[in-house]
Amino acid sequence: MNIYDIAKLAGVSIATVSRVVNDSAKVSGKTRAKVLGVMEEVGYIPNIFARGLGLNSMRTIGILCPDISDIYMANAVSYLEKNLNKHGYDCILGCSGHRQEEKEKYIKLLLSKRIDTLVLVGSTYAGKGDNPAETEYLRLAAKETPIFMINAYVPGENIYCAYADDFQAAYEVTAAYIRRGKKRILFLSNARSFSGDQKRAGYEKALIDNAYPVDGALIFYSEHSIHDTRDMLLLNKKLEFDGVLATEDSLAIAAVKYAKTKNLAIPAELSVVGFNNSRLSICCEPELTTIDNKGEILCAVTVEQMISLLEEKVQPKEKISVPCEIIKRNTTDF
Amino acid sequence: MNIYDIAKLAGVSIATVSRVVNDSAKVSGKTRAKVLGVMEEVGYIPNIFARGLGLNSMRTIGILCPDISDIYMANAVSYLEKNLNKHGYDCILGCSGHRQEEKEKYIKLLLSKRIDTLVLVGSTYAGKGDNPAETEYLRLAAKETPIFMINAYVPGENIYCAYADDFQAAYEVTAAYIRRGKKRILFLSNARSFSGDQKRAGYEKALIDNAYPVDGALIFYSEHSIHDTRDMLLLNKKLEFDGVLATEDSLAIAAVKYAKTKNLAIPAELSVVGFNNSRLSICCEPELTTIDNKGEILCAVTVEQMISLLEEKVQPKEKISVPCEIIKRNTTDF
DNA sequence: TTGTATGCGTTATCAG
DNA sequence: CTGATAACGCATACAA
Repeated sequence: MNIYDIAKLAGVSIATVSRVVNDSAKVSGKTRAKVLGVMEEVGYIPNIFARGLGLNSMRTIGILCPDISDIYMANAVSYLEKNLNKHGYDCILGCSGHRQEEKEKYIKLLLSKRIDTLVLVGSTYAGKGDNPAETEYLRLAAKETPIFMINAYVPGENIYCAYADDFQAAYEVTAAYIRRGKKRILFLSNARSFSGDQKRAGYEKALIDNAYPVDGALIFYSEHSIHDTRDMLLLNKKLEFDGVLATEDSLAIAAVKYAKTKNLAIPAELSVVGFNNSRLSICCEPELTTIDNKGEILCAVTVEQMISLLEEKVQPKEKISVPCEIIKRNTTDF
Repeated sequence: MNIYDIAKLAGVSIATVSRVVNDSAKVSGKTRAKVLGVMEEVGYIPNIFARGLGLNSMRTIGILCPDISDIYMANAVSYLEKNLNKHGYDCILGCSGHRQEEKEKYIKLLLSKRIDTLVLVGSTYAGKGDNPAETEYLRLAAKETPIFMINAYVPGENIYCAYADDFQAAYEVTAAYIRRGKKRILFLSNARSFSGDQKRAGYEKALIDNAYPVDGALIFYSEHSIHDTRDMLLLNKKLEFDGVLATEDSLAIAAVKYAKTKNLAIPAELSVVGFNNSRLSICCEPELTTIDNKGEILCAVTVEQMISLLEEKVQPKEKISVPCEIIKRNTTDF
C-alpha cells in the first residue's frame, strides 16, 4: 500500500495525498476528508525510508550507554526516551560496554543510521580524563552529528556536555567526615572514569585542605560484585578505616555488609556514603546516605538544548555543571 | 558523498560500488581494492534510507517495554540488545508505560518505522488475562510484523511468547510455607497483569490443595514505593501474617522493612519471598529469598527464534514456558 | 486548491 | 566481471 494506491482510491494525485499526510499547504476539507478516509480504511502506513531519503532525517536520536542494566543508565535512558518522544523523536539504543573498540564500533553504527543527534550516557565515554587521544573518536563523530554527553566532559566542536559536580560533592562529604573526627576515610571506586576521577580529586582535595595525608592504601578499586567486594575488604586485614566514600551505591552496600560481618556499628564505628541515590540505597540496612547526582536534571537540560538546536538552530552550551545533593540517611551521623 | 561520487572517483560504475559495499557477486580483487580505497579515503557512509527503500528492511528490531528504569526490563533489554547486535540487528526502543492508549500509540509508532520484528517485554502487554478485547491491538499489529512477547502469553497468528512458569513457582513457595507450618500467607502484588495473575493462581491453588482458606484479606495490592508499602502494611493493624509471597523483590523488601519496624524475627516469625532475583534482593538485610524467573533464558530463546525466523524462515513456537528457580537466602527457613 | 514531474541513493535485473 | 537502467515511495518545485 503506497501513496499511489491511496491517490488512486481517493481519486486525487499523490501530491495531494502527501499534503494530507504531512498536513502541509492547503487542502480542501472535502478532499482531505476523503483521503483520510481511504487511508484509514486500508490502514496506510507511510514508508519512512522513502520519506527519509528525501528529507535525510528520520527524527531519530541515537542513545549510547555502556550498560542499560545499570540502574543509573536505565534511569537516564528512561527519562531521555520519554521526553524525546514527547517532541516526536524516536530513540535507537546501543549498549557498548566499556571497551574502546566497541565504543567506536557502536558510534559508527549509530552514525550510519543517519541519526539527528547522538547522546552518550555515562562518563566512560570521556576516557580517563587525561588522555585526549582517547576521545579523538568523539570529535571525529561530532563532525557528522551533534553529540550530547551526560555526566562527562569532552572538549570539542559540536560536543555538548552536562555533568554533576561530583568533585564538590566528594569534597563536602570528605570534609564532613573529617569534622566528625573520622581518621581514615576509604575511597572505594569501581573503575577509572571521568566521573570517578572527579570524585577522587574532590576527596583528595578535602584531605589536603585539612592537612590529612593522602594514603594510597585508602584508595580501593573493585570492579566486582557486592559480595566479592565485601570479601576483598574483609581479606585485606591490614586495611583499617572508619569512613567510606563509595563512588556507587552498590559499592557502599558492600561496605555496609563488611561492617555487619565485622560487627562494626554504623555509623558510629563505620560511616558510609554512596553515590547515585539509586533504589539500592533504600534497600539496605541501615539505609544509605548517598549523593544524588541529579541524573534527571542532566537529562532534562540535555533534551531541552537538543530540541532547541534541532528545531530552532540555537547553539547549545558547551558545558553545564549541576550541583549534587547529599541525601542524608542512616549510615552517617552528619 | 554518495555512490555516484565513489564510482566516479574509482573510475567504475555505481553497480560495482554497490557490489563492493555488499560484497555480493563477483568483483575482481583489483577493482574491489580500488573502490575500498576510495571509500576509506573519503569516509563514505552508505545512505541507509535509500537502502531501506529498496530492501524494505533496515535490520532493526523494535523493543517495547513499559519502563526501562525497572530493573527487570532493563536487564531484558540489555540482553536483547547485546544479542541482536551480534546478529547485525539494531534496536529501536520505546517505553510505553502501562496505559492502554499509550501502548497502542507506541506500537503504531514502531510499526511505522518498518521494523523487522517487534518484541514486547513484560506481562503488561497481555492485559488482565481474561479480556481478549484488550489484546486485540496486538493481533492487529501482528499482521504487519512478527511479535515476540517476553513474560506474557497472548494467543494469535504471528505472535510468539516465552514466559516463566510463575504459577508453578508461586505454588511451590506457598506449599513450602505450609509445610513449615505458616498459617497466614500474604500475597503481596503491585498490579494486575498476566504474570501477576499467574502467581496469584499458583498461590491460591496451593492453599486449596492444602485445605487452607483463600482469604481475601491476605491478598494485598500496592503500587507504591517501598516505604509507602511498608507503611500501608503497618497501618493495617488487623492484618496478620507469618509469610509473604511478593510478586516483586521491591515489595518483598517492603515486607522485610515491615518486620524490622515491628521487631519480628526473620524468618522465624515472618518469612518473605520475592520475585525476579534482582540486585535489590542481595542489598537488603537479611538477604532475600527470591524466585529467579529466568529473564536471560527467555530473552535468549526469543532472540534465537527470531533470528531463525528472519534468516531461515523457520516458524517459531507459539509458546515456550521456562521453569523458575527458587534462590534460597536468609528470609526463609525452607 | 490540485496535479505533474523530478530527485533522493540504493539494489537488482539485464545486457554486454 | 562490469555497466546501464529501472524500480523503491515520498516530498516538493513548478505548472495549471
